[in-house]
Amino acid sequence: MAKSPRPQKNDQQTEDKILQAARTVFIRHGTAGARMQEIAEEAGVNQALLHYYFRSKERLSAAVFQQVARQLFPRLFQTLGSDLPLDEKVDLIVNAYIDTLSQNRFMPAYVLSELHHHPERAEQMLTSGMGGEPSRVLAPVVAKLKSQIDAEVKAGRIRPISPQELIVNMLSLCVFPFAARPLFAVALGLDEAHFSAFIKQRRKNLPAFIRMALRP
Amino acid sequence: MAKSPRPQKNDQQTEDKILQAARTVFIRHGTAGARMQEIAEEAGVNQALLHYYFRSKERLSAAVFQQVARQLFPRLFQTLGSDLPLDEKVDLIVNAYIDTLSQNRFMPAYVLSELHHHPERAEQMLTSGMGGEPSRVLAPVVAKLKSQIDAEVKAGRIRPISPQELIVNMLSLCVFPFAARPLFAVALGLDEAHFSAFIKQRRKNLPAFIRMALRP
DNA sequence: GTCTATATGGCGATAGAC
DNA sequence: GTCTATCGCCATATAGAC
Repeated sequence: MAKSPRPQKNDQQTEDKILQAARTVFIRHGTAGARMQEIAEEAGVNQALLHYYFRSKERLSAAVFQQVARQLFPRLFQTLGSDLPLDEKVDLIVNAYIDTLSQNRFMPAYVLSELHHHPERAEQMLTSGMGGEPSRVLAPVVAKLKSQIDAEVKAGRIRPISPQELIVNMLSLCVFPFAARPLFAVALGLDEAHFSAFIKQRRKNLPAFIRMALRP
Repeated sequence: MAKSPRPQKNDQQTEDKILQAARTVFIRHGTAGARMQEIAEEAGVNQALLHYYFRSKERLSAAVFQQVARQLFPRLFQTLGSDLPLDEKVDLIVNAYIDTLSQNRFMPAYVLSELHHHPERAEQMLTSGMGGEPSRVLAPVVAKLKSQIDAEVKAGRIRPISPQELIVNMLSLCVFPFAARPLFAVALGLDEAHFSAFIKQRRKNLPAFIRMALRP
């Protein structure tokens, strides 16, 4: 038997198609602003099918958010908690985020907006995909980072900084330009192409900027 | 005559009350998620009155956005374009933004979300309150900043950096922690009080972080 | 200027044929 | 599993009394 011949013709395939369409539309209009009808059209199916697979708009939006979150965060924690040298971590994270966000420009604004209106999802996000409570997930990462920072400080290679502050600063510098893209685009007079160039430049400069800030 | 005795009892006062209520509700739920009914209750008036003063939800939301934008940006450009020394500008801007956003925690997520869904408002925002096209408003600010950076570089006090990059980095570091507050709160295990403490610490550290990054 | 009552449309969701 | 047709609600917006 190749591919379960008859009992269900599509199922998974259709579900994926809907989830992808929902992702596009939710990110474009925000959860509250999105319309089930538009998602159906985007997926090339009927609106009733959305409810057949996901029961309600609420559940569909939760599925989309989870998918997006899984794309953004597990890698980050994995990298931060790894045994790589500190400055290598910075390079990796900057590059990974700028890559991902370059291809998904509207994700940051969507995620931030979702977290603002559904703060409980921050928790789900950090727990799902990894086990246990959010603090349990992050604590070892922070601890690892702290020991690395302490070692570098002792060796006189960087100045003291709390791991929390370092994480927040790195993410701020990586994510915010995408989240505020419409603002910067207009303010700095950047069209599509110029913004891409600006980001390309930024991928080069940002690790240096952070490394410079950490010098003793 | 004290206060125009009869012809219009409230008018401006009522309009302000509605605008304030709308601001609260729009920021809380986002424009699409907000309900005119809730705004009316928050303002302590009837729903019909909202339409009497603002005609439509669309117009009301535009008024709210403009009010919020005027609170955030003119000061920024004024400070950036002024004759103050570079590092003093950094201090001023960091402190001003952290102060404002501490008292209006949800503004960043609201503004970013609005700009995402109504990019045309970025333009209105930068033009209204000051004259002319957006690029005309920002060009002199960038030019001024550039000349200051050049002078500091020549004097050997900082390393080269484009004015755009400096602006983006400063704003990222100031604004993003508030925009992503629900995320950081959960991830770093910060409740209300701890987050305030974190921000207070940040106000002290951020100017130093930026100054350090700029050293030659 | 402010209220109550109501019109109108749109949206999420379901029923039921195929 | 997928479609068409439709229900019922809720939100914006207006009419009209006071």
